[in-house]
Amino acid sequence: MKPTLPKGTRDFSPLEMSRRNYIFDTIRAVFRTYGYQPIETPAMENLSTLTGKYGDEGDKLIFKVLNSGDFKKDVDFSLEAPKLTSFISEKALRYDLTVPFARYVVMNRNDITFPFKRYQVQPVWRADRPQKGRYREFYQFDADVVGSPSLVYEAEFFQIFAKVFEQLGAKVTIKYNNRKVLNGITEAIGAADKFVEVVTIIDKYDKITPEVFINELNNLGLSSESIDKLNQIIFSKVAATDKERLEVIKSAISVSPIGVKGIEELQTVLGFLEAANFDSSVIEFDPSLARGLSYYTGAIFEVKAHGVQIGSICGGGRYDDLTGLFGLPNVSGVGISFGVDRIYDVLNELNLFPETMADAAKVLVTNFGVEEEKFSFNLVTRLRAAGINADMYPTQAKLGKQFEYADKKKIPFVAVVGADEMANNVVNLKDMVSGEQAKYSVEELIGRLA
RNA sequence: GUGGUUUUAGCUCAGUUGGUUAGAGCGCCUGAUUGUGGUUCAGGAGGUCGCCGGUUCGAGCCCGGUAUUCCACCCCA
Repeated sequence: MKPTLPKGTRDFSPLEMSRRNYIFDTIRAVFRTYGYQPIETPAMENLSTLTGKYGDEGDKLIFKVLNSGDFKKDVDFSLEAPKLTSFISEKALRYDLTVPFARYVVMNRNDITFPFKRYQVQPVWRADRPQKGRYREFYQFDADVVGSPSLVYEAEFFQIFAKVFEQLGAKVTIKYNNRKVLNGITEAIGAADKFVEVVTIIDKYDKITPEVFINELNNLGLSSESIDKLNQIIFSKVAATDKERLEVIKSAISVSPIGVKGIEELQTVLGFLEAANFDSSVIEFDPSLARGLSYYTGAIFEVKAHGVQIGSICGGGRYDDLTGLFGLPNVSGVGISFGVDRIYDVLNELNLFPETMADAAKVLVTNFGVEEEKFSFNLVTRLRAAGINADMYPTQAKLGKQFEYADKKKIPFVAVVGADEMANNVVNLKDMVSGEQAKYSVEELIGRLA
């Protein structure tokens, strides 16, 4: 048979792993400097843990695991599919890292010191239809902090986003908004009862024409006064800076206490950033930003890459009561998620990966014959003992072949050891980039390569 | 989930109205060079044309199904 992969899944070659690890290592290092600690959770959760947390659309995208054994015993198969599911499946693959984390926090609440800052990097699965940058198995790299409503953490996440993409060399825009602001806007235009519908349309504003936009709002039954006001509030470009726009919107939605509170939260966060000399050119207040996840209650984040046609590469926000669903109320959390696979695609398309990766061997020792082979094996052992990443050509072969091997594997040095070198107790080291060669004793060689 | 699209050599892609033995570039292998990679030159290997079925004297090409890729919608990292 011809082997294939399930739709939307991929293998990773050594080169790809090396590049993926470069991304993982970069993010991990930044999270650590902000005091986050790692945890892991199982690939599978109880289905009941996941359902209902991601909205109706999200529930459909959860991969269910069929019960083991005689799953059809005592099951009424005339039921509709959604009902039937709960009888034949009690486990599911994790859909994101946030909900399992909330479950973890609730289960371990007595051992956790709050506020609890954790990072987590694991694959998640979604039964979505794949596209470019959209996979059915992909990695998320999350950091969340639970147990504190402090807006300092929101400010930290801006810094973390900026630091990570600065280190990766990618230009990005960090868009942000606040769920309370969206509430305020719908209240201010007298459409609070149609919050979800209005916000869904607002979120699409960039993709549709103004005519369609107005049309859709009309269909919801909004008056033209309301629509005018909405347009003014959100999209008039009267203010140049985020600071100014926040003020403009604040007065426009002043009738809504919750909306004003949302604005003030964002102003507080910007205040922290200003105090820390944060370069605000990478962030952009976007009052039309409305991430779908039903659990966000405060700040909302989204990161878009410049120069690549791909969805958002990071997301996040504050959720005031996620653990409440598992019986632990009044624990505020805020978190962000890096879409590692999309970041990979961005760096790849923009040629931003470093030329040489740190995990390749630094030197290849040649293999010429029975006696030379022993000498070479001794040499490669000593190099490794000295902490130098070294490899030895496995069989006797023409020198050209061995150089070619080093060339293809991007090994920067070749240590040539033949009869001449052995007789003089030296190693002929060739620099594969410059082409230069020089003879060294083994001690000198170790010093040269260390 | 809805609509569309892609699939031909290891990779990127040509392939005429349905007609003999399916091509190119790159890569790969061998040699020129028995201790020197990248460049050059000469030669060579490599294809159930995604898969299953149908129409036809004859299918890479037409039809049906299916898988897969990508795109739009939806949603999202």
